[in-house]
Formats: sequence, structure tokens, C-alpha cells
Amino acid sequence: MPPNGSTGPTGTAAPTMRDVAARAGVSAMTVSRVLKDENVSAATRDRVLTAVRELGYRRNEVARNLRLGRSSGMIGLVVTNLGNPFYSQLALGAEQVAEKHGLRLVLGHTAGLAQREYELVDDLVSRRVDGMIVVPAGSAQQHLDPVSLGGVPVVLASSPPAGIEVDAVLVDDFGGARAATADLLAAGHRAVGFLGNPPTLFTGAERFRGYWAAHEEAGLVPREEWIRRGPDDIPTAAAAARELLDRADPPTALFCTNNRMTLGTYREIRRLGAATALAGFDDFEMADLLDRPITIASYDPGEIGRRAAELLLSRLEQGPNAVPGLTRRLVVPTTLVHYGR
Amino acid sequence: MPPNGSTGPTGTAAPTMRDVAARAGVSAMTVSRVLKDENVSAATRDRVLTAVRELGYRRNEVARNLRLGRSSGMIGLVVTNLGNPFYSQLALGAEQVAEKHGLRLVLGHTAGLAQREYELVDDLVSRRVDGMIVVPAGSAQQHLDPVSLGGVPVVLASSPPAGIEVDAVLVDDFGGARAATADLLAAGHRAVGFLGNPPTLFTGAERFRGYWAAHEEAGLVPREEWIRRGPDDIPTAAAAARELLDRADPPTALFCTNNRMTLGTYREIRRLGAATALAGFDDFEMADLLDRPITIASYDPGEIGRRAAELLLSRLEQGPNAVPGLTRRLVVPTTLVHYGR
DNA sequence: CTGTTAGCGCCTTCAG
DNA sequence: CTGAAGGCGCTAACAG
Repeated sequence: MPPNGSTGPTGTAAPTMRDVAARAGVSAMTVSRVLKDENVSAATRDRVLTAVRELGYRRNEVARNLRLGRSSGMIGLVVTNLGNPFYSQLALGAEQVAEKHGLRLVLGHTAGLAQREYELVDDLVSRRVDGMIVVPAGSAQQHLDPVSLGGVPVVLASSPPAGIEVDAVLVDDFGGARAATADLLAAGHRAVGFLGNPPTLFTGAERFRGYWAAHEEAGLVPREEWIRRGPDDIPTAAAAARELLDRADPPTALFCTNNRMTLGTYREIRRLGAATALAGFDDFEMADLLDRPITIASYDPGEIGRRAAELLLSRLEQGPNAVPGLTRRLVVPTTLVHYGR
Repeated sequence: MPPNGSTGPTGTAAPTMRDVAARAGVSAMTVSRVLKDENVSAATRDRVLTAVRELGYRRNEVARNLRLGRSSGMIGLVVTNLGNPFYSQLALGAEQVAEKHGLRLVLGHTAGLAQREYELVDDLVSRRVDGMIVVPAGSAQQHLDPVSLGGVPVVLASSPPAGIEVDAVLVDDFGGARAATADLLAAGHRAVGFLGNPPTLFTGAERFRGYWAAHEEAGLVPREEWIRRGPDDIPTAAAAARELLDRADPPTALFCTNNRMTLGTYREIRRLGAATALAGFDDFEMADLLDRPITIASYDPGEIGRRAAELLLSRLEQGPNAVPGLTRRLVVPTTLVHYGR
């Protein structure tokens, strides 16, 4: 038996244009035209619209897009950790821009796993998203090459392209880290420790570079014993901080490269009742409510989302006749903020 | 001229099954079968897979779903404020469950506007999402009725259905508020103020009810002058708190119904150097880092997302032959947590 | 102004 | 095991 076909009253399947047409006594084309606001006589239009209402008809945008040869009107957003407020701000920024252009956001969460990212990207392309904003989970990016993706434009967030030609929105990792570290040095500290994520991550490497540069510019050289790279969650960061502070010659100040680490370190300093000064990267709500001073290299994650979406949109407008090899790279600046007096 | 059609080397459009078939010297049907892992001779299969690889072909899931009469394999998630960490946790929970079933999440952000919610829901239905999880922006819900939505299942989060038959996942607003308030009363406070969102919101009303009940159960009656309902952002909450604390007879403790208000109030208490005790609803990261004690009715927002997704999935499995009138309502419990010693 | 034909990319059904 | 015909819901392109 045919799956649907009838205007059946209890019909479970959604009504189609033909159902509307039958009910209004016109052809499907006329219904299509009415829905597109094309020239149709007022009387016919009314009959059609009535039928639409009575049937609760909604045009199937999926079929429509297929016929029009358009893609889905959706853009993919692939992030490493949806649960992190940072990424939700980013998502919000992207959503706001996409929304204005009638585009919807499809979400993907990789949990930092390259394999998941790989599958997700593939799935999104199969679903014919118009484009994708990706926060890469690892350093390998070949699977993000628009060429192998059938031309679906990709914009990278937080990480620059490596071996592929795509646009990217970055944060001024180097500048922010340098400024934050310099702030500690300017306050007279000569023993500034470093707690950062692994150097394989672009942001980690850049922020470390900034830390080092600030020292050099002050005629100093950081001591390797005060450097810890690797921890990337609050408890591990706390443990690393403790290790540094437990030394015979503990650093008098610490610079942390992201908000997970800053929080873990803050907790530890506070627990030990140490007087260690603290600077970090990534702002967080309530940083101003803490009971000890802290310096943060701050920026707006929403800005990354907005910019990335804008880059993507401009690619979409260009269409496939884009000039290849002309990729853009935007850098969102950071601001130094002093909290807690 | 035909838009595509050729296996053109620089062909801009994505290759179709026919392109693959032509290249492999078979019919499109055979390609389809290979991709579905149906019975095809090993030799043919190899030829097809080679052509697939060479062309970078990906099956168009959109067209496939259309033909199969299936919907999109996506579920809509409509929230009031993506930027709020609460909702990103919720989204993460929902994503994790959806992911396991091969479903993708499509995001919608209403900014609390009923009109946006209306449009979004309509758009998502037109895009043929399999179902939707909605955090209602207002109290009107008629537009969320699956009946008028062509049978697309809806699950409400944070708010119970009003006049429509849908599943819902709620928080124990009443119990949490009662417990938090009772905690303040048990500590000897007899002047507990209330700072909450408008009573038109379900959560606001329920939490107020809990606050009141705790008083009653202690043989007390809250004083109207200590009650402020309406503010829903940090600065407004701070102003309302200040007003209460500036009174000749200020409350000695305050209960706040969400984390925005708790933060605003906390800031104000701290600024004034007041000794006011504080309890709130909604946990937040770093609550433990504050320098004064605070009691929180805590729960896991991710749990709401997971539960909501599970309810939705079970509806999807039932199919349209669901027993109507048998809606489910889940309540996520809260736990009282004491921070700051 | 309205209808007919054809086909987007894919898959079910029925032949071979 | 493989192919040809037909159609999912919709809309260009052409009639009339």
C-alpha cells in the first residue's frame, strides 16, 4: 500500500502540497506559487491559503532545497566542549550572525577526540550543511580541507590552518600572554611560574611564547623549574600549582594559560594561604568576586563566534567561484583586566 | 544548460550517485546497494568504491531521507539564552544522548522572546526535525502543541505543559527553594528576604512557594517588605538587594531564586560589608571560591538535557501511533550544598 | 493567471 | 546479482 497519498483525516503523515492542491481544487504549482507570493489571483490565493490552514500544511523545506539545488540552510558548529561556557558564548555569537541570514546552527561536540571530529565533519557534509565552523580537537586537519569536503567552506576557530587553505579566527594568544606576564614582572616579580596546556595545542604554544617574550623584554629568562605544561583541568592544575608552591624556592607569581588552570591554581594558592600573585588567560564570570587580586588577559568568546560566522557567510556569498589561496585570518585582541582591587 | 550532470574534473557541484555509477560502469542502483552493504559481487563493489574514492563522493543524506520518507535525523533544541552556562550544560546533555542515536542537534536561541520562539519552532518543523526540546520563553504554549505541529513531538524543559499534551522535564523548584530557605531558618534567621524572578515564570512561582512553605513549616510568615520579585539580571538584582539591605530593619538573610540574582546579591552584600547570610538556587562554577559562606540548591542542568532527550527518543520510537494523553513528567531533584566553609 | 512536464538525488519495487 | 521504471515533495521551464 502507498505510504500516504490520502488527505486522510487522521492521516499521520504530514500533508503535502498535492493534498493542499486537491483540497483547494487547483494544481500543486498554484499552491507553490501562492506560498512564494507569486502572481496568483486573489480568489485562488484565498482558497489555497484556506486549505493550507485547514490542513495545517507546512512546506517541506528539505524537499524544496533539494529541488532548488540549494544546500540545507544550516551551518555546522563543531566544538571540543559544549559544556565549557567559553564555547557556549562562541555558539551564541555564531548563532546571532547565522540567524540574521536565515541560517540555522547544527551542533557537534567532539569531546576533544579527533576521531569524533572526523566522523562529525563527515556527517555534517553528508547532511549538506552550507559550511562549518570548527574548533579543531587536534593538530591534524587534513579532513577539514574543503577540497576533500566537496567544497564545503570551513572556518577554523582558535587554531590556525595547518596545511589547508581555510579562513580562521584566532585570539591574540601571544599578545595576551605577554601582557599578563609583563604585568606580573612590572609589579616586581622576578620568579613567575608558568602553568599551561600542552605545547601541541596552538594556543598553548603561543601563550607560552608570550610568557617567554615578556621575560626577555624585561631582560630576564624564566627558570625551567617553574614551568609546568600539560594539565588541562582544574584538579590537575591545582596539583601542578601545589608542586610549584611547595618548592624550597617557590615562584612569587604564576601565569596560567586558560581558565581551567587559573581556577585550579587560585584554589590551591588560597588553600595554602600563599601570597603568590596570579595572572591568567580567559575571562570568567565572577572573577571580580574572588577575594584576592588576579590579572586576566580577557577577550570576548562571542566575538570569535560572530567573526567566524561572518567569514563563513562571505564565503557562502562568493559561491564556489571563490578565489582559492586567498584565505583570511582574523585575530581577536585581548585586554588586561585587574580583579580584586 | 544543465546545472551539473558531468563528471567534470573541476566540477563545482558535488558528485552524485550517477556520477559514481558512470565512472564505475554500473547503474546508480548498484552504487546505492554498495553503499548500503547489500549483496553485490566483490568485483563490482570494488569498482564502485574506487569510483567513490576518486570522486570524493558522499551520499546525500538529505535526498536519501526524502526518498525514505524519513525525517531529517535532527532534533531541535530551543533555549532562551545560549550564553547562559546553564543552557550549554543542558545542550551538552541532550547532545550526548542524541549522538548515541545518530541524531544531530539543531540549535535555536530565542533570547526569551515569544515571537522568536514561535518563528523558530515553525522553521524547525519545516526543516522536518524529528522532534524538539524547548525551554519556553513565555507562558503561552499553544504553538508548541504537537497536534498543530504536524505531529512533531515536543518535550518541554524547566516548565510544565500548559494546555498542551507533551512530556516535560522539570527541576524540583519547590523542594529546592524550601530546603534552601529552611536552611537559613534553621541557622536562626528570622528575617529572610526573597529575591526572585517574576511569578509568571513557572520556576519563579514554584521557588517562591518553596520559600513561603519553609516559613510556614517553621511557624513563620515572611514579611512582604522583604520580598522582591522581578529582577532577572545581575545589576538589577544587585540594586534590589541593596534596597533591602538599606532598610531600617534589613533582613539578616536572603534567598535568591537563580544564579543571576545570587551573584548580584552576593556582590552587593560584599560591597556593603554586610553580614547577611545568603542562599540561592542554581549552582555555579567557583561558588566554592567565594570568600563568604553561601548555600545553594544545586542540580545538574545536563541531567535535564539528557532526560529530555530520552523522553523525546522514546516518543520517536513509538512513532505516530503513540497513545495520546499519556504524557510524562520528570522531576530532577536538587541537593543543598554549603560553600565557603 | 494557471497547468503540465520533468527532474533535484536517492531508493523501493519489480524485472531480468 | 544487476538494471529500469517510478516517485519522495517540491519547483523551474515551458505551455496554454
